[in-house]
Amino acid sequence: MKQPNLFFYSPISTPFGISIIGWYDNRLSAFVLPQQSLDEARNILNSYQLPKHDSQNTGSSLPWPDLPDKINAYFQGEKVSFPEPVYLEQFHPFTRQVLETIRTIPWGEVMTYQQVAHQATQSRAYRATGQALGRNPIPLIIPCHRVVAKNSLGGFGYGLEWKSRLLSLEK
DNA sequence: TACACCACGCGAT
DNA sequence: ATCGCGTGGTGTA
Repeated sequence: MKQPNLFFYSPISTPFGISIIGWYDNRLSAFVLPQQSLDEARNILNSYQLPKHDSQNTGSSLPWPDLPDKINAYFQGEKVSFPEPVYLEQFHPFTRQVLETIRTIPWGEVMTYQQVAHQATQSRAYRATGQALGRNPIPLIIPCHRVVAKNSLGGFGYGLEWKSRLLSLEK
């Protein structure tokens, strides 16, 4: 009899609203940027491509007790890094490769989609790279906002206002 | 398979 | 500024 695969999540409050941290197999697996209500945040969580799980639970204590504080510090403009382990195994290798690659972009720096494509897969798949970033279930912690187009901001799943807000926090 | 989609980049208007 | 096309991974059927 196999153990059920449990997905946990925990809402946290931030200066900008309600966020959700999700984890699976003791690794960080989802993050929802601040929303007005818990319902909105949960809807976004469920729109993510999450690891295959048997049940979704809340109320369990976070494996990283200081993470909410770090997130709040980030929103206050502090230079914070997020080395917590992540779970991305529900994605194809290309997508994982792209997401792992951009994890290494330091606070305050940016790369273009083209640069990410080249570094991640030695290819010109910068369009596919954009697609992969659009699937990022752990924004902020996996800093997809630090990837911009060569001559513009590029896109962002939560809207470009969010992207520029995050980037200006890092100036 | 085949086909459509896409958070890009580039060169030609 | 805008258009068209190359580009390559993914989702869907």
